[in-house]
Amino acid sequence: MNKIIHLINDADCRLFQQSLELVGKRWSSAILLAIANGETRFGEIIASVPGLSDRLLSVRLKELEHAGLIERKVIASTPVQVRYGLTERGIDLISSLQPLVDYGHRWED
Amino acid sequence: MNKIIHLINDADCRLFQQSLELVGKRWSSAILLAIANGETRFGEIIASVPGLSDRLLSVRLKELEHAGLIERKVIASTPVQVRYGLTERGIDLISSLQPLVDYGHRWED
DNA sequence: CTTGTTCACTTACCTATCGTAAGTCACTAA
DNA sequence: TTAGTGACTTACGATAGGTAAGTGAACAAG
Repeated sequence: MNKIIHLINDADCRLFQQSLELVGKRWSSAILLAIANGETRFGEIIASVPGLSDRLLSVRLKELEHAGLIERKVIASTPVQVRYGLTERGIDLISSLQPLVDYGHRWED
Repeated sequence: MNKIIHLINDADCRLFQQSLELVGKRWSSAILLAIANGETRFGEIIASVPGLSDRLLSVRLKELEHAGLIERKVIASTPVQVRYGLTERGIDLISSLQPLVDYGHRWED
């Protein structure tokens, strides 16, 4: 049998699970994707991710910021604006998700 | 700005979210990974995924089977054995997760 | 024939997370 | 003074997850 993914040790497994449980939490990657596509404001992100509530967006943005995937910038306008942007790490993560988009296309209903 | 992932329309977005919400559910991909690595029995999978409980494994195996990612085979031995294997679709999905493993390596603490 | 063991699950129960709806706060425009 | 905007926060019922114990079939040991 030839292995599909090579993870010989426990450390690799934990690493994999960590990556996945961050991005795998509901809405996390959809939010990253929205930001990557240029929807950088709170209201814009909500509008572009169908089904996402403001409460969960608020929670996820904090998690993603804490994980070092996004950056929060406050713009002193009236009303005050907040813009979110991907960090280098966030860009790398979402790039790593591209094959999953392709998978979705290959197997759509 | 050059886009990282190209999803122009809503259909693509929904497709992406579908793929991710399946694999993103807690333990789902760890289970797929364990099966891919040759841990094909109920007890083996539990042993190889630290933190996973038998209740959740049972629930997830049903979901994954229903989604067409794994197959269940009962072997009439004593005590009875059940072996799980990846379908073609399951293999494709887990292959699509490889870049995420690499990402984990690039950014480990 | 009774007790123990293995395997693959279920059931019961409690806690954590989620979703919906409403409220907050600072500021401005009418 | 009332209304509106943007970015949240709070309250609360519903759903998902974690822990522990139980089930049932088949055999083996004593």
